Amino acid sequence: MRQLILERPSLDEAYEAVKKGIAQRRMLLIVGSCTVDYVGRASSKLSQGERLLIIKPDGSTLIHRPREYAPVNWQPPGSIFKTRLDEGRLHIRAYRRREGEVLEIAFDRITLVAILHLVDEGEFYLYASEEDMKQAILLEPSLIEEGFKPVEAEKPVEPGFIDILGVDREGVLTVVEIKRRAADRAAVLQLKSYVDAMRAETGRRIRGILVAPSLAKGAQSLMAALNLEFKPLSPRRCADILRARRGRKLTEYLTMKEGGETGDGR
Amino acid sequence: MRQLILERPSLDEAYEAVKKGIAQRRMLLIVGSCTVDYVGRASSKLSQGERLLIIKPDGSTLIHRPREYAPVNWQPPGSIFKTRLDEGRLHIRAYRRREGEVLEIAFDRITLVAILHLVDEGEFYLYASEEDMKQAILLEPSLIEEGFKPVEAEKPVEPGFIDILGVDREGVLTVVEIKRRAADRAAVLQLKSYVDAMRAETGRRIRGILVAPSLAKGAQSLMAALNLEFKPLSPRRCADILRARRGRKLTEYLTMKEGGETGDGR
DNA sequence: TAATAAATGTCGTTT
DNA sequence: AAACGACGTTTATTA
Repeated sequence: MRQLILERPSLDEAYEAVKKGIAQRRMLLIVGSCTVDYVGRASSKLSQGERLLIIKPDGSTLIHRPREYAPVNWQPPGSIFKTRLDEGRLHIRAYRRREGEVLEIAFDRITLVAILHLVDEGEFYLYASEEDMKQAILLEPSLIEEGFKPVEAEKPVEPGFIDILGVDREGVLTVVEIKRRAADRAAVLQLKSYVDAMRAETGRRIRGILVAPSLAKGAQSLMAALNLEFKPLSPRRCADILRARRGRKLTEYLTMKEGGETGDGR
Repeated sequence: MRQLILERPSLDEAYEAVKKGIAQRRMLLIVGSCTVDYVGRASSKLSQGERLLIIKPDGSTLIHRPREYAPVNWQPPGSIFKTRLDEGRLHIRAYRRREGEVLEIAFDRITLVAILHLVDEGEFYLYASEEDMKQAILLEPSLIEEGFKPVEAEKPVEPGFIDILGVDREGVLTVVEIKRRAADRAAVLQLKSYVDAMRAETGRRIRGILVAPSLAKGAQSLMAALNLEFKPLSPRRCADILRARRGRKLTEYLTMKEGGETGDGR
């Protein structure tokens, strides 16, 4: 059966369907009036109200109220479930053993149960990530400034990993920290700690450049105080550059195959 | 009508129901085979597959695959919707004008439409937050160390806000930074910047104490290098202390009312 | 409106 | 298993 829909089921009917749906690792939607209790890294209590409970085949559990982006309560994947009927309520418990976290939902009225068998092998592509920005800079280092030459990406230093370490046109070691959105104080402190680490490692003067679409106000004064530099660059522009570059690469590849030639395509 | 369920509707039927549901600001569940395109802060493409689309009355939009906690695509509250039938597909577009973000879902087959009228005025309480930890320390400063005295909470300094500024038993100004989970390098850098700011402001020696349930490995070496101190404290313990303290306060209050007395209840 | 930091953040990646 | 940092992070708070 691909799909089972129960409208306004009795709690007994819902109980049977939910138990079966979980056992068969289906996706469950349960709509009704419930309370929710959570104990784990924190604790929470949610009093009576009508919500949507989603249980996914991988054990992810979400309780959505009729507002807001985020679920009010949840469990990440890997939960184990136990359902029971008790005192006129259907209890569904989602437990994560490793984390010792318990989420319990108690329904006193259910208006919809849907047991779904969703098949989804679709591929998901995301463009304009911080990684894309890094790749674009590595392909086209002049995005930082004329004469900039990358030396190493993801260079490990004591405080973490330097996005791009390079040298400027005068040979000065330069630490580049990339952010895909407006850089805040935390980003500035991150860059500062990398610059300090490189200075300690080399004993030489180090430039620090923060690359981001913009710089938060409070971050500007910190940048000045710490003698760091800002280079505006948007993730969108980087994605465009990557697309163009990769398109060209593809063209070169096809030309090469057809014409048997090598070179940069000029 | 409290609830409308359509099983395996035609796209035409689904279209009419969805249009009406959005206009009436209901919560919508749409299950079917779709593609998803997003353009905004980044861009994404998701090829054909079966998913659950949730549209909430506040404009929140979520596309859930049959796995993972997080929606694969979404819009936060405030989206504006446009639905259309085109080339045998039902297109639903969620648009956020301010951010210039567009999410478009195109269904070629729909197996379930649910139009729900959820009433949820329940109250949500969360315990053991970082705020709870701060309150517990303010009520019981010895949680930091014997003789510690808070002077100011949320003190603004150049790099941000100091969780708790106090003095130790010897009168040395002490910056306390609180984290509800294992403190990482970012937390150490945050504390460091506050300590530096206070030192610049006062010209005196400043102690810096990081309060958290634990300290990440790399954070430990950073702490040592920066001459900062760590005090283990769990959010759970703080929540317990708050509960006990507030319980006592309540008892005092009731005793006072009944007995007409004042004092600390001893 | 902008900025700042928390979050039961989650998630991927790497050690 | 722990650590580290990105995320279309979202959300609340506050200037």
